[in-house]
Amino acid sequence: MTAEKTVTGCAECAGLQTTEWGALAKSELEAIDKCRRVITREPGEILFSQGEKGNGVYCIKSGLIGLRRVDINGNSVLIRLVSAGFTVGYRTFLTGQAHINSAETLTSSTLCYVPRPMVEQLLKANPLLGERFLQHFYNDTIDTENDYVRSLTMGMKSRFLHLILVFYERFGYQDENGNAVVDLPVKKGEIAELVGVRPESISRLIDQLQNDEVLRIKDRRVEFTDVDRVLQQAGATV
Amino acid sequence: MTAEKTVTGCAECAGLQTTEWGALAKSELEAIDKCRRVITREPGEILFSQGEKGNGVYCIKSGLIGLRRVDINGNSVLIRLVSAGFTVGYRTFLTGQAHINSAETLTSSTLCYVPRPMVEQLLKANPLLGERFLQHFYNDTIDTENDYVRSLTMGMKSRFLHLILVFYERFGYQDENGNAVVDLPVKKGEIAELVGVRPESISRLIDQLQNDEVLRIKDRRVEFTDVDRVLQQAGATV
DNA sequence: CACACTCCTTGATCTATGTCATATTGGCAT
DNA sequence: ATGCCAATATGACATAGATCAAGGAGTGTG
Repeated sequence: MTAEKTVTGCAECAGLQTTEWGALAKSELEAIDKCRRVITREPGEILFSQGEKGNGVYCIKSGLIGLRRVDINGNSVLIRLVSAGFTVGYRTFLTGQAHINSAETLTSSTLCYVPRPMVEQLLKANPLLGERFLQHFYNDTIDTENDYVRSLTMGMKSRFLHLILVFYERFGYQDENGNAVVDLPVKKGEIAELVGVRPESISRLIDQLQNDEVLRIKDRRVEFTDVDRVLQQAGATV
Repeated sequence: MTAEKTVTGCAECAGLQTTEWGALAKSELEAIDKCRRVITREPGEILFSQGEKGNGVYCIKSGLIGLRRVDINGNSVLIRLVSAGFTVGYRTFLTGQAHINSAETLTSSTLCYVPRPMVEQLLKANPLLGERFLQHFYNDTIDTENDYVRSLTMGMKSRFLHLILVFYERFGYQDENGNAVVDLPVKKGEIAELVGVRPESISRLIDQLQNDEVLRIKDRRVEFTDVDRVLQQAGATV
């Protein structure tokens, strides 16, 4: 007998409670298990595109997904990042409208795809699920509003540092010397997109932050020399 | 017998269909009629504040309401405008969270206030109402996302012209000479807040737009000399 | 090993917008 | 009318970021 790859059920998934599926009963999770597809994607692949009628929901097991909006002039902006333990594409279930953003993998990712009919059936059977979707939507909206306010009131430095802090919250750890560090999960160019500036500007900003000894950055490794300092500068207007 | 002021019922209100109440039955509207309070507010008055536990829903009969967010540094931004035929304060009913924005009257306004227990009762009795709230929330979110993208990709000129076009859609008309005009419903300083720039910058921008003969602006009266030109410049990146 | 490619950096310069200080204008109260 | 106040405008200057052009640096491929 050859070894068989064990497929973890939704009930055992580490991300279960942070996703909407946390609201479901064991039997409902098993129903998902039967029809979901586990898929892996390399950086740069598209999950769905702006304008498409929604299909199912993607649940991120590992990796990082970016939601992108392209405007009339072809300007493309990364609006939001979604990491493990969260779903993508759920918005089309709230009002039935088509996707307004595109979703793409930013790093190699493993996702579970839950087909639309399954989601619809669960939504009908269990009102708690709809509440969770709504709560997710609400949280996302607040995040966007916060980003919007930041984009209007704060300069590049604050917005950049805020983003770094978000990364630190999600992916940060202590290195061998006990320093707080985080490895940036995306390219500098993508960071520029998220901050809403040009890559050159991020490059120069990083220089400046190193000179001011706020951060130490080498390739994708960010080391916090003084977390309070970062927090303070991230909040400051300039 | 003295003349008595006629109070219009919700069923006869011009804004009924654009508000969430459009989903309700006649008897439900009459229930609202019995408990709602008609209130008038002068410019600058506060309907509710950031952090407050939500009370009821305000339904705008006439006037203009601004939703404002104040960040940690005291930077205050007008996030959104709400005009007649729309409700304000509904978000606290979706997830039970406190208000995240403040609402203030920007012009003299007449509103109907529907107390929280009434709204809750209706939500329980009629699922269509909840759907309408959700749809409203969805639309607002999309608007915010659009504003966010604009703030990242477009300059002050485009954002200003976009705002003017929004005003034109809602309040525009033809003057005696057949010109397309709109009277700005808010102060220039508030326009600056909405665009996310300083009042001085708006002042100078208006000068420039007049010189370039894109618009004619005198006090609060905006006259479109060439609508296509405005549309084009509003979309353009710079 | 050389080539091509993508990502990032650097330098020089340009432009949009912010800042600050000082008018101007148009109500509105005395 | 007079004076006061809020809103807006103007001028001079400072700064943040964009733009354009060039140059590494790392990585995969023939």
